[in-house]
Amino acid sequence: MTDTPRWFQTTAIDYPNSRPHIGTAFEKLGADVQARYRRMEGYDVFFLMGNDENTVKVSKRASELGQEPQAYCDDMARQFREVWDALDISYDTFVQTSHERHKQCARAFIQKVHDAGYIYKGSYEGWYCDGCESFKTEKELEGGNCPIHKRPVIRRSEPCHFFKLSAFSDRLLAYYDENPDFIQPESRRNEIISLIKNDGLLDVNITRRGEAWGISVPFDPEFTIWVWFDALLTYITGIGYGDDRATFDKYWPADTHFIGKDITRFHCALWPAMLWAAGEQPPKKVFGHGFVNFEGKIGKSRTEELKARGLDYLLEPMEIVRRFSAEAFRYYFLRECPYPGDGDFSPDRFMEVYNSELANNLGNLFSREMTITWKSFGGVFDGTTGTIPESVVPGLDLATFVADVRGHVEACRYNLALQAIVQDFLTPTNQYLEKNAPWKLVKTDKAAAKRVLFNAVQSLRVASILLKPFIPRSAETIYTSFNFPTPWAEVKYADAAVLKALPEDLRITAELLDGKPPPLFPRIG
RNA sequence: GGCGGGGUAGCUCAGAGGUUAGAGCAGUCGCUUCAUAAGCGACGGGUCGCCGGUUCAAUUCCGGCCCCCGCUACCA
Repeated sequence: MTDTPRWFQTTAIDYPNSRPHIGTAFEKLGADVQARYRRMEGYDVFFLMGNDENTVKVSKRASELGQEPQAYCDDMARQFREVWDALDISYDTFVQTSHERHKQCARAFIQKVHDAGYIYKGSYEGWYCDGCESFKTEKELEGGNCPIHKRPVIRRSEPCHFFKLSAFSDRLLAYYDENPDFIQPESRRNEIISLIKNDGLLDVNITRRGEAWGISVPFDPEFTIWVWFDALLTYITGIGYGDDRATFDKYWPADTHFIGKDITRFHCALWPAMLWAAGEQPPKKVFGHGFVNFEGKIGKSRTEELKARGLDYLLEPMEIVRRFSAEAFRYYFLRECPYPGDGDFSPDRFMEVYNSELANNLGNLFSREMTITWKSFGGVFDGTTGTIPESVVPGLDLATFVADVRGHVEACRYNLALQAIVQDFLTPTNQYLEKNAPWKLVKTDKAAAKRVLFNAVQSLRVASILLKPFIPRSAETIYTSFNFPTPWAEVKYADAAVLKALPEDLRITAELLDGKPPPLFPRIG
């Protein structure tokens, strides 16, 4: 019996006090590509997402709207999932931290950390605003005043429970040292290391007092669990921590936590320490992706400007999907924004990338190959059973090329993976057609023309396999337009690395209208 | 302030001590018509942020300066 490798990954869980935007979507997309790729490669994948609901902001937002916090959270969760579904994000579970199961498991965890002696009672002193009824950080203050109520804050201390984060400094540094890939990309890793080395880690207050909304602390019910301590636990409560040890043991430790670069500290320092304190293993990798700006920056004036230009719909993911497609949305961000770094979204660029690469390059290549094949050969390559296709890209070693793309995908360099597929493979295929002109050749040497098309169709097969994690629907449409022997659900990257003979004559299996397929990516603009 | 990253063609970026500094996109001009007015080919003379230094030679090495960005503990 063979052991299927498993792959457990998560995205950050989102605050549901506003709808998801293109930035939050960017994170899910990058994670989704990885999940889809790993599934293709035979991993037993579990992909966890969720919403972070036990925060004061959420209960405030709910009361502003005259709703109960729970009803508000459930509705927002529905809205988030609607967006993720529209974008074809292939998550396996969606955790809401306000749900009882999560709360029970979180309590079990904090109790364990407490029993292990890593939580102690103390008092937190800070700047308190009476209006907000909450503490303010130094950074938030504006000349000693509360930024919301514009009046002085007061020094106040109140009892709380601390987590002994400081006890884990050396162990964390050792872990980073022994696991150089733990924090990706490297720039984030360097930041965290220098942070711990230079400033050290302080114990952290992990409770809040007198909040009605949140998870009560089992050993001191007057308190609730601070949102971050609670939120991070989603990653384990979602796979059975606390009530399903078998499932938990199957998937933990996580292979990758996909997060925004701004919250690496919580994931790279606090989170492993929490797990150690509870006797569990730390995650294997944390990937801090970049941000997406809108035409350089985003701001209120920008929103107004976009409205004036009639483009404000581009701020709403659902609208982009509705007007174009999920595939167009996915492709733009994955192609144009480097996942490890920051990217930019602009309407002009969106159309350029879409038209140039999806419509003109890939879509048109598909279209022209289908049409000539249909016109000249009735969609069937007679007598090609057992024929091994020839390479159409001069100087390209297919196995090496696929290995390069694979390397980019595994390192989350999605933009480079797509760049390679388009520039090093699809464009040369168009050049091959141009050079051999089967539409002319068919008049003089039909067999030769057939051979050229037969070879070129292999590029569609290879490209669709490589593109499967990125644009799953279009890739499937391309692949299943022919009778390639391996079922779509079973294709692997390795299948793209070789040109093999077919067990039967290659032919078009797609439904055509007037000998043409409907445009895969209709041009826009 | 400290630590880190960066300033290269209109845009996004790659690059390396040394013949004419590269790619994609956009733009211009041809060819073509199988195809989604798609495809293919040609055309880029850009002080490689500024000022010095090392060197036979620097955009690539060193120093200084200017500008941008990230982190600097509880905000996505």
